[in-house]
Amino acid sequence: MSLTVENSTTRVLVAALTKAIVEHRIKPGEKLGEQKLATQFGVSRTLIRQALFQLSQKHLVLLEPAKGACVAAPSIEEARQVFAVRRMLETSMIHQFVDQATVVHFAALRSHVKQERAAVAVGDVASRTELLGDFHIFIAKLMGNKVLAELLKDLISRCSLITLMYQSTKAAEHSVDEHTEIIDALVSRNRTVAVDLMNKHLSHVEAGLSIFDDIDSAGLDIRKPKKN
Amino acid sequence: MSLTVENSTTRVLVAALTKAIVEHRIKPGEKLGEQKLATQFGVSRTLIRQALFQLSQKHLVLLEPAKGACVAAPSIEEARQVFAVRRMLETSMIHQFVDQATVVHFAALRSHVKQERAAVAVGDVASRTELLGDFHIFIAKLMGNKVLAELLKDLISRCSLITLMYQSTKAAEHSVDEHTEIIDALVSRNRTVAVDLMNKHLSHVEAGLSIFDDIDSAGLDIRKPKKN
DNA sequence: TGAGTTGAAATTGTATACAATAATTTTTAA
DNA sequence: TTAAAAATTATTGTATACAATTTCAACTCA
Repeated sequence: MSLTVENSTTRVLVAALTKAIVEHRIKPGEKLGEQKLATQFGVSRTLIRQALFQLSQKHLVLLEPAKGACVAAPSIEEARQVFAVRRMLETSMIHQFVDQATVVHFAALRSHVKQERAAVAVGDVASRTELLGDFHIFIAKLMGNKVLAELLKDLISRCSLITLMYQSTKAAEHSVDEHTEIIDALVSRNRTVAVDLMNKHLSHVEAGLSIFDDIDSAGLDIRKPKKN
Repeated sequence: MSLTVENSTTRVLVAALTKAIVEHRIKPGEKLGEQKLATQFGVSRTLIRQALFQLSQKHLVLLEPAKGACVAAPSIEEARQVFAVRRMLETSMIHQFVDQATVVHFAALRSHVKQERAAVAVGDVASRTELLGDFHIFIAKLMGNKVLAELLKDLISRCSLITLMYQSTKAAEHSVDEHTEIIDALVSRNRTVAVDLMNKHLSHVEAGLSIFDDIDSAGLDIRKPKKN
């Protein structure tokens, strides 16, 4: 089974590896030898190195000098810090968005949530995780702040590994419901409630991961994801 | 005049180029040919390419596919968005830090501000800009959130170009004073004042740049930095 | 047995060579 | 003289070759 690729740009490699990592086909902690990947993808090590570097910037792989790359195994502590930052950013974001949002925005957000619900129903874990994250990025974009949107994208992708590993379908469903509630609060221009809901929402997502606190501390957990 | 370097790792190249860009020895918009840099630094294009890619991640150079690299010319609009994000992050940060901070932290912060004042007095624009930024990163570190600290570092370095180009010594002095005021508010555990001061401080720094609003919109401004 | 050492194999780091693409200049025709 | 086209030059993209480092295993000696 060769993973040969039609358009051999680095971007394609990054996408392919991201997918493989995120779909858990390559496990956290696993070594990513350059030559091995190069032959698998049918490209030179040059491109693989570029891709691995980009993935390390996305915190999906750990790149140690003279040691090579391996799939990142983010600790719960790191996830907690990321969520702390997200709370800082996103509560402020909602706080401001309550005033800026228009009916067009509301429609777009509702349409997005509809997609989320469909993905959750189908049971496609990878795309549902993506869509659930996109909701937050979407709001940032609606606010017209590209820097914020990019940043949020990074933060969210950074924890996609953990989220994908440990988020149950039930938790995903809960997220969709909470997204809906947030939109409702926005529509009724209730700033206090909207901010509070976003805060709680992020806490819930984070709480769904904290279960594994003690076990996972080594940061190299190989267990299968929660049964969906 | 050769820019030969003793230890030819990518990190050194990034540092050297960052310094050159940030010190305005290479102007915004200027082309960065790979071969030219390679011979200048006495290394191969391979390393130069790596360095340029990393610099593009730091938003210090713009990397266009098949076109090459040039020094970034961040627009005021971009700077404004970065400052909006910083306000979101840093007001929350201070809000929380008021409770967590210890006397040890206060001492460390005061010591840092002392360094800032010295750098401003000496008139070293590059290192004063670095120190002024480090104040904010320092607080993030004191809070024990590495993710936040890293993020803030990126955001701050992202605008270092603009800051360096357009921040006057007077504005720098003002920043040092405001840092002091923020510490004072922290020491007296006055959360409202501390958050407000941080907010105002960021606004002041941003305002110092907005002067060039209309003129700079093209994003390829070649004017000399403000006289210091 | 087992800790330390040496040497071979594998892997990463760097340089160079070649291919593809963009920029520039020259040529040609209206 | 100008504009379009073609050829030339320069620059970026990719692959490969070589150097340096690490890893791992076999071996030595207490």
